[in-house]
Amino acid sequence: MSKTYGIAELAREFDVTTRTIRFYEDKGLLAPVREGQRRVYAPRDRVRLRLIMRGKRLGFSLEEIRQLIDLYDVDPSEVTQLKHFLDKIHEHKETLVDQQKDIAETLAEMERIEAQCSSLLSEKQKKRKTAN
Amino acid sequence: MSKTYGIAELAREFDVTTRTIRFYEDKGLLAPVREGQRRVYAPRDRVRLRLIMRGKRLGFSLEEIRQLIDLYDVDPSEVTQLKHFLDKIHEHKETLVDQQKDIAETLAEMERIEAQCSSLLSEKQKKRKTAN
DNA sequence: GGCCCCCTTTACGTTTACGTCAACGTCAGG
DNA sequence: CCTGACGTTGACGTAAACGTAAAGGGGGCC
Repeated sequence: MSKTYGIAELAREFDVTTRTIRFYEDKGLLAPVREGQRRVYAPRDRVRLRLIMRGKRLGFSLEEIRQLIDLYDVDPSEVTQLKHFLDKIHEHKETLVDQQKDIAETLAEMERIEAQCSSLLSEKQKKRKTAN
Repeated sequence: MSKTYGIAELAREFDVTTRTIRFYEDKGLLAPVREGQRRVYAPRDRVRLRLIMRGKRLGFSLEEIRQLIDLYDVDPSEVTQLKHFLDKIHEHKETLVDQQKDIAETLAEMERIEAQCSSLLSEKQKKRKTAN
């Protein structure tokens, strides 16, 4: 019997509200087991939630995230599904690589501006010293 | 006299609607010169728009993007501003590095699943051959 | 003059991703 | 038995990022 989680427990761990978790369920991103009325989350739900948060940090919509998460649950017996699945993976890989490029560019700019700015700052401090 | 752009021109170039461009102006992300009523965009506005699009691809909100873009126009004469500016840069650099990590992780998973899936697929195709 | 294309502002509509509140059940501790 | 923590559904609210439609001005060209 592997561990289970309550909704508030997960909410605390991932720093979201329970409302948010229920919302994700509404949107088909999570499907916890019920124990009477209460939602009971298995480790796989926790993994999913982690994937959701990562997707969000990368700027994907919940719908996109849902599609991606569903890829993890593809039935490996259907060849057509497998092919379609591979296509999806390729697609997503491309956007990720594009993002990497965007980030690299932005970081490069940041460094450039930063250097420029630091040198400006140290110059000013030199002048202040001289003035003293 | 450097080149200028009309709103529709930029809209086409960046594949957004003119509504979107005006919206960005409303939000303080762009500030084109007016020629009578008409908006006239300078090269710097075009650069800004490019930065906006990149920010969006990385999942930043327009407000975050605005703050970042404003960094490019900091007055380099005020030392306190320069320091604050450097802080902002550091902050943003951190989130970018975090994103890089997220992307790397996701890409690694994709590769893993992809490999697993491809081998499954080729196995099935072998079997089909044997069956023929 | 008529048509087309470009531009403008104003204003209401839409989607996404939740927040917030109401109204209620359940169970443990004091 | 009461309180407090935790849970539920349902409904309405809201902020962001635009879309869309209305209503109009101005210029070019055939």
